[in-house]
Amino acid sequence: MGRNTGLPDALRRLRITADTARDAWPDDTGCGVLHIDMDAFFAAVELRTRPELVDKPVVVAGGGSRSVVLSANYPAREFGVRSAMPVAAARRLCPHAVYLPPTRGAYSEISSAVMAVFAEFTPLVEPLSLDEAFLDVSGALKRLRTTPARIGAEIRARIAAEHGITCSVGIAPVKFAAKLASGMAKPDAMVVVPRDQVREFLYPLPVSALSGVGQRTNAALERAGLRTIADVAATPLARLKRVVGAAAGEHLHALANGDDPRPVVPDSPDKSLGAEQTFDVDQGDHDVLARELLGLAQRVAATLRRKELVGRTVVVKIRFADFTTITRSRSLPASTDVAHEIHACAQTLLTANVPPGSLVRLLGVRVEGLSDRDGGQQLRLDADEPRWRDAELAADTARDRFGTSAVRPASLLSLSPTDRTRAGADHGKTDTDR
DNA sequence: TCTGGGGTCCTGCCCCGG
DNA sequence: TCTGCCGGGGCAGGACCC
Repeated sequence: MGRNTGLPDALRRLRITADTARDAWPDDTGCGVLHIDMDAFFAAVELRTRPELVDKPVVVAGGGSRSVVLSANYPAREFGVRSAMPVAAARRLCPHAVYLPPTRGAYSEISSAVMAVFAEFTPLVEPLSLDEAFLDVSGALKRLRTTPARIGAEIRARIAAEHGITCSVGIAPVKFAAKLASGMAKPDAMVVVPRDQVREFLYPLPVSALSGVGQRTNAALERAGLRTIADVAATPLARLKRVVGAAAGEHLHALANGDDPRPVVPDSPDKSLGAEQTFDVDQGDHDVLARELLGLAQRVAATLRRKELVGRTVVVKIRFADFTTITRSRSLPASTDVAHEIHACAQTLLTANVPPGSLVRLLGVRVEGLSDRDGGQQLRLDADEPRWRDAELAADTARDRFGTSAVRPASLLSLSPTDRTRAGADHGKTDTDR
């Protein structure tokens, strides 16, 4: 159970496919928010170049022993394969599926092209990930002399024709309902939630359909006897706050009543930026850990420089072999985008928190407190910083020209391939239609 | 079943300074 | 000078989302 619950039979009339007659479309007056979600995005992109596999189960996953499923097409899902499932489990459920490695770069490229289509209809496009976005079309209706549902249908047709993939669209007066609707539309359809039917739409759904309700909150609500959104809507706010906490209580109470004041916001600035790596085999060797940490710091710093950002707080994430996870952070005297500085700080935190003999499963480096490089940089007295930065900028240029492996610190050259799991640059996120 | 990697937001604790 | 209170910032970690 979760955000992607099926469309209840009673609400079938809200669904629009390519075959639905216009006069049978639900009333979309006042439904200014569209949520558009690509269907099984990574798998769909792969199938563009492998059309012979379209009707077969196809799973996109990294090759490491600890990889998870990034995307599974609908034939694979019939066998129970889902995004984020360990590949070993997927292979047990569906051994005859075709397992494809992710294609570096392809998903970002198609994603940008799809987002560009959205932008032709409205400037208010809020991407949530590579494969989904909110659109606010309420201001564009007059100019385009159309309706939200017609915009949804046109976008769906164009993406299918121009990019060879399908998407699902949710249309509602508020974000939360639009997102639920797109999940119910899957695959390859639209669902409209008319303005006067939002509560009727929400009330029968399980509480897990509410955004912000995961395993823990679900259990807490269950203990309090709250199972459906109607239950939450009918619960006095004060009681709900006692059950799930003040902020969450406020949030869930509003959503359950169909109230979602969040506007569609394009271009919200990054708050933090990081990289992490799970080892194929748990590591206890501090030299190996130190080299991995340097590689992560390099990746983070390069991304900071590419985005012209600097960050002030360095966070190290350590997951031990028993899966207990700690984070340790420290703020720098001044913001930076220099790997050398990020690494030095991260190494101090690592050394202090990984006792000799302990085995590490995952290492991560994150930088928080981001600001624009031009605006946020404090005056530095450290004369070494520009030299390190210049060297790293030169390495960025070389990598741009000759590929990502063209320049690496000498200490990373001795890393054996088994030390590093590199499933491709695009595998940061699994498909969202889980 | 055996659990990736990228993020955001919230809460609670502690310390410090006014 | 000492003490108590309070607010803000740093830090750690949990929960969640995609």
